[in-house]
Amino acid sequence: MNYGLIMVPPLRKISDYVWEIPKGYKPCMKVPARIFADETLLEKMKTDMTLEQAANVTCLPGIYKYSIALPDAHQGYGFPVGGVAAMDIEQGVVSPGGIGYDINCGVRLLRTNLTEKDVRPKLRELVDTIFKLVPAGVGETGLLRLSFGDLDKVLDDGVDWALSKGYGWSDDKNFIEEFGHYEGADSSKVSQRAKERGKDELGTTGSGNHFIEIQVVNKIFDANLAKRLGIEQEGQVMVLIHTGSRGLGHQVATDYIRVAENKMKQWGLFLPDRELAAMPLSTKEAQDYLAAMKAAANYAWTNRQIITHWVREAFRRAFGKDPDKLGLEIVYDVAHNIAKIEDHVIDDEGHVRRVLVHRKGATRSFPAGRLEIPPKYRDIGQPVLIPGSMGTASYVLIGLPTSFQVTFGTAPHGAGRTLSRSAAVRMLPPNKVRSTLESRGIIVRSAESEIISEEAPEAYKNVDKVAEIAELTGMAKRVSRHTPIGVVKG
DNA sequence: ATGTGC
Repeated sequence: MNYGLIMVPPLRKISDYVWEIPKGYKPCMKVPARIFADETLLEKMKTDMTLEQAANVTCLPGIYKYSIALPDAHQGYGFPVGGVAAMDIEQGVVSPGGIGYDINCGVRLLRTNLTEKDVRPKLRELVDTIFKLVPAGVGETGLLRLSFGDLDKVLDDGVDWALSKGYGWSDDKNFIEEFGHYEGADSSKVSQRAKERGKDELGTTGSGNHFIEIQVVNKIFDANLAKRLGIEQEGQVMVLIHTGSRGLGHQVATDYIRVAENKMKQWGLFLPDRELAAMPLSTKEAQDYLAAMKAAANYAWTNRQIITHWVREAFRRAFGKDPDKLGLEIVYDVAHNIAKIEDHVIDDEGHVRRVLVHRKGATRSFPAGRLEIPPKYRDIGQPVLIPGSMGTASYVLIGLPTSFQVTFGTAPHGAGRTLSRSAAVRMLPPNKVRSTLESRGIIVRSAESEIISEEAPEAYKNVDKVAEIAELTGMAKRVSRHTPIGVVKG
């Protein structure tokens, strides 16, 4: 979408990487908006509606402290992508636009015992096999055929369903946010239409920035932390899976945004942007949405679980060895489009409130000690996964205690676009993008050539800068940096 | 992001 006139809100500098839009900018603002960025990333945010949207979010009832735009923030539906907001669970609201259309879009990292030298000779075969076993592209269906009864189990139980059917290893769930099963999910709150869209899409990647990537560790920032995560050496091969809840989550979002739009007036909710459509948490509608959101989240974790199963199978075929012998374990799986109920300090006096944290294009980054973190990592903190785009680096970080003070325990989720999809298609011919990548030793398989242009490295911001700012502002500490050698896309 | 757009 092209906006003729972009309003740039007033900005107050708090520190080198922190800026504030004062609460006085709009009459409806209840708190300020905080922007975490360097001057370059901030300038980029001024070219679309990112800052205006971060300000608008503060008009939602029950919001505490400030709304947040992370270093990778860009314009989204209602909220910026890279947006965080915490609402009081009694006086506040839930806004589906603050979670996003792709509910529990997220990232899963697998480790291997293999090095780049082991994998190079088999890379083409490996990428082709993954492309065959995990279909990519809009509307693409997977290899599984589920009954509606099984689909309801996926929605209610998440990864537990997949494990009961033999898709994965019993220990896998210990390395997934919420252990792959969001408590309170209710399949009966998901529409039949959403179920029809989702029934045959488990085990597919989708399109856009979604991918399965074979990567090589190219820098280790903290050897002790890396070792604890199974990342032992430079040159080690990793697999990164980036996808979400496909058509099912999209339909859940669509359904409940409509519910909110239709009831806003009678709830007395008047907001500066209709895309902010919200439901008071005291209403049945809000509770139904949260139960459906959790079900869609379970679907997304199960999707990444089924994909993990097929990736392991692809490695088995390429290397003729059992995946457990190849060490294909899950490092961690994060949700970066989701809402969670958490306790947070909400003022300078140290008052703690139970809040609903909206994280849209934002990764939880809890520090050591929290019960939400798997036992194996509880003494070091939660792994944060920042996927790059096709051809650019990805990062593993670990949550820092200061993330609670600065961002409600949150870190960025990616690089964020710098060129619109249409601009990228105009400027970057797919064959040229592909040959540049191949000359750098990166094999790309894509369902559609236009995606190659849209997802070119040049279309994205600098992920190194995003990870660096996350560390400098106290959100999360860098552990390792990985670069791709094989990419499977939509 | 999305059986892709009022």
